[in-house]
Amino acid sequence: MPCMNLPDLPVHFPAALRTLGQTITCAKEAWVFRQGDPVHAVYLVLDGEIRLSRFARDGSEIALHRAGRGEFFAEAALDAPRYRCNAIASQESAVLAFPSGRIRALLAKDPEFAGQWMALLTRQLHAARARVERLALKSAAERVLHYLHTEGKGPRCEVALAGSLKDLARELGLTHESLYRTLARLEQEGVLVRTDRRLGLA
Amino acid sequence: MPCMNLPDLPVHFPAALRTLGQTITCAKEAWVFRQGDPVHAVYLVLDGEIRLSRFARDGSEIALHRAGRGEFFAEAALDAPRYRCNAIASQESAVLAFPSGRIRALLAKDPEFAGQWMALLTRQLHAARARVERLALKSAAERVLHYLHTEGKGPRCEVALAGSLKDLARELGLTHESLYRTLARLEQEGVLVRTDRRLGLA
DNA sequence: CGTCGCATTGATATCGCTCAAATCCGGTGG
DNA sequence: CCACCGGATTTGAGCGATATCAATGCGACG
Repeated sequence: MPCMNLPDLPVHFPAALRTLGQTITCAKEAWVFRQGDPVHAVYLVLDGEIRLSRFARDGSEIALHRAGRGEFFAEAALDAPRYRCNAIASQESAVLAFPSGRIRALLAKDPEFAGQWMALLTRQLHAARARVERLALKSAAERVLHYLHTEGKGPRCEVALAGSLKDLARELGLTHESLYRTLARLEQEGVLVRTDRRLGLA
Repeated sequence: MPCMNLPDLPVHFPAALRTLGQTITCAKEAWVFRQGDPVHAVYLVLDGEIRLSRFARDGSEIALHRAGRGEFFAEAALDAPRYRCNAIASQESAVLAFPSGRIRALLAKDPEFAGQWMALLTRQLHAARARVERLALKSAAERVLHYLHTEGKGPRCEVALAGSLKDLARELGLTHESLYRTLARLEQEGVLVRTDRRLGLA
């Protein structure tokens, strides 16, 4: 069914696109697409969270990206013939699927849309590189503080936890045990404050 | 001075841009721009290699990206008022600087150029996410093998070393000692072959 | 009320980091 | 031509931080 009320979007959305999206609801841990599937759509998260991941040979899942409400994912569907990773709903989610051919056509026709799309890609590139920088840090504490500095809002660098601490641990490339211990130590040292589902600097 | 003979480019390059680039030569370890500098150009590497990095509080340098010959860097100059990282020449290099305002104008006017630019951003995003995936791997051997699988060419996943093994170690988030030992072990186990300045799977 | 998953803490193992030293190699200057 | 130098490469020893395995409490949810 066409989507009638799009949420606030990070990009200028051509009117022509507003009727193009198909809403898809996903149960928790449901697959939106799989690595190797032929590409047919670009997606926008309406609600919930979709993670893009691959599976290592040992069977462990490695998250490449997490897309939250209002974020696009699988932008590469515009260039590639097949998906190169898996898209899995971390929670029960709703996504909007836009046929990639239509998006391509609109991008070619609408310079403003194209400009917004480029800005979006640039932001994602920045976020990915910030994550690279973070993962290059050797100590768990450094990674946590880097996360707060880059992702946190306000003078306290506050971050609202979207999911569980286990999810955050995966995002930081740590085991959840290490993260728990690191958070406890930082809190004890007075560097970090934990309140409810928020983290911030002291 | 305007650049007369551009190298083979990864993007369709509007004729209007061919006279816009200013060539800049950089000595080894010279700075192209610094974090916080006001943005005025997007760059293309003609020769050599430029690394984008930030400095951690302990003074260690963390590489966000390395741009080789024929690659653009600082694409975000189109959106941001200031550079968010440092650009340093790993070797003696030559780069072409394009005024960001002009590029912006061309992107708005030339849909084909815009399309190529988006594809370029998408590729870089993929590369960055592959690196995220790699750095999330816990063991040194896994990172090396992942690097060969994602960056290597041909059936043997061969990679030509651009710089030193120390550089590769930094790229993989390892100390050079660890990398040396890991390569030696993998070679001894018959998994990896090292010839001259190339690495490949056995 | 039982179960499941998250959060937390403890004990131990292990891998990579750190410090150190030796060798190799290309370049440089006498 | 050779001595010298600096950086890359390599190997060794030991340590420490994180991973791993294990156990428990806790809250949500059926």
